[in-house]
Amino acid sequence: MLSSVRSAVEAGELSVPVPGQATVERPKNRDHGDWATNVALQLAKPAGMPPRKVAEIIAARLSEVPGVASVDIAGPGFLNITLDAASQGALARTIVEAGREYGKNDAFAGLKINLEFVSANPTGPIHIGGVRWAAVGDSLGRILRAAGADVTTEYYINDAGVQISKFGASLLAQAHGRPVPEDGYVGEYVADIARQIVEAKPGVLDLPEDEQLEVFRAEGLALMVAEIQRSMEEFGVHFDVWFSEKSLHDSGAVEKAMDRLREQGHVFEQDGATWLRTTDFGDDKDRVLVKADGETTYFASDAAYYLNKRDRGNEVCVYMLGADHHGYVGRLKAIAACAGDDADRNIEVLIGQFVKMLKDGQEVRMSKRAGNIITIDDVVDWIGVDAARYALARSNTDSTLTLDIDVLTSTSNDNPVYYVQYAHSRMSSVNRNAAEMGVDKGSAEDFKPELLVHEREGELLGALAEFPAVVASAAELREPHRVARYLERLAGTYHRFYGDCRILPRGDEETNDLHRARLWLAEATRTVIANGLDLLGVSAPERM
RNA sequence: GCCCCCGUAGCUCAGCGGAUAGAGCAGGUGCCUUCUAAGCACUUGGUCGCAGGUUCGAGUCCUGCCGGGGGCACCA
Repeated sequence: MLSSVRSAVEAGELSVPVPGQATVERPKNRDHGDWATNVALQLAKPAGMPPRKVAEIIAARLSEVPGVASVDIAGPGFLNITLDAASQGALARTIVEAGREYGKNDAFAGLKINLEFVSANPTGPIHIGGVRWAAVGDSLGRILRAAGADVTTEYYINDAGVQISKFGASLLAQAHGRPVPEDGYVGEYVADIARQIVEAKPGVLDLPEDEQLEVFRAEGLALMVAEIQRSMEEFGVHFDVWFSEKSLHDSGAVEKAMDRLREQGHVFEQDGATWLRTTDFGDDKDRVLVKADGETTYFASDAAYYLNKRDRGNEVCVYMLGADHHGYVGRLKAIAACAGDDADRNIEVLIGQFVKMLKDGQEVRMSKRAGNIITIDDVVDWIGVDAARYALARSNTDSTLTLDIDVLTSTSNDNPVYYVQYAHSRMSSVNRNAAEMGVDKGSAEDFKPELLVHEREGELLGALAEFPAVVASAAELREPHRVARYLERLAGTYHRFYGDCRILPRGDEETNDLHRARLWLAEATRTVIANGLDLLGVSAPERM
């Protein structure tokens, strides 16, 4: 497209600098061709010519390009490009031959990215808010890998703070049947874990009180982490690294991190505490690293953790946090800047809004005390992993998401995941029937793409062509929901194709080239749907 | 008071400055003797919160206001 602009410029027909890039996109309306571009509109002003005049010049060049059937000028100066059937249809072969690779790109080739998400405190099961990040974060990891990045997914275990001690004390109280301490943890799971500890360590209640507390703290932590790991794996979410906050203290990494920040000149003492001057880099107030009582803060761990990630060679450190952590963005960015890093490139903080639950038309206010906490396991029990992941990953995390428990638990058919999976399983069924009938799509040499001239076939080919761009933009914008929305569009296009275009021969009908060409097209579609669902961590069933 | 996110159909949500604003669910009407009806076709439903501005062009960008959510610790 740009080369057409360039040749027009070189021929002296246009006097404008050739733009570095131009948008060519699939028009919403099929009447506007297979592809459309607005370059003429953008070049009109610099060229000092009416947009339609510019469009005419580019159109003349563009229509000479091989594979282009026609170029029409529409509206104020849009160029609507129509491809000939053969070059458009050839995409089916490209996709089938690429298989699992179709859709991948190398936009982030060689880039080492650390992706931290969920990281919920190991003092209770993962609740609905964490589930959203589990689905979106895991999917983002898959998408970034598809874009060529070297991704490490990571869960930060907050096992050093006072909340773990409180958790241990709560377990101990529970084991003795005593009332839970102030600000302690309550709920059935606390009793469960306390019971497990007593069973595993029969003599524990006979130990001195302080030793008992230590056992319940350590064992409770281990059991809770194991529980979270099990939930995550069952949810299809894999973390490459489970990183212990405590290890940063034990290894002296926290001390070292503060030394490094001090060398950079951003550490100061005031009122008996040690501070990091984060306000130098846009934070709204300076942050305490070491309190006046000598205790290091959680913020100090954050700094050490960030530097640890960078020391492991991560070029980009992505943090996926809930809306309640939005105040952290400034200070996390400031840590990077204080360490001499590029806060715009080396650290990225994605803030996701909450998930709101509805029951009987009323918002459910979750409270651990009331025991109405909704966990990841609950959601999976209700609708299964596929439907849960899909429902959580198909919308933008900038918006609060409302899930109706009554809908989730009763009818599950309203989840669009089934619409997408059904397209895949329908094609799988066609494949089974074809095999049974002895019908084969034939060799690549015998594939006749020029036969795919039906309107539905054209729409389907157009949709398939979009996939790589969708994956690339989802990776670049860190927005997995784009893949889900694309799959819904593709599945719809496939279902309409399926309704209007018979794929296999009927009855005694002889297998012809069109049957075979359609098998190529359908197999290409099945491939893209499978690849897309995989990016979301959702299965592509052969039967439903 | 300051900061971040959101406000689009009855509900849940898409819409990276482009053409007539879309999907699913819900409502209505048709379509299974031949590849899966978890599907397809048609249909009802909109002052894109309000008001200005930028632009050839604004749901999309800017400003203000209204409404909702979240955050502003020597807590973790």
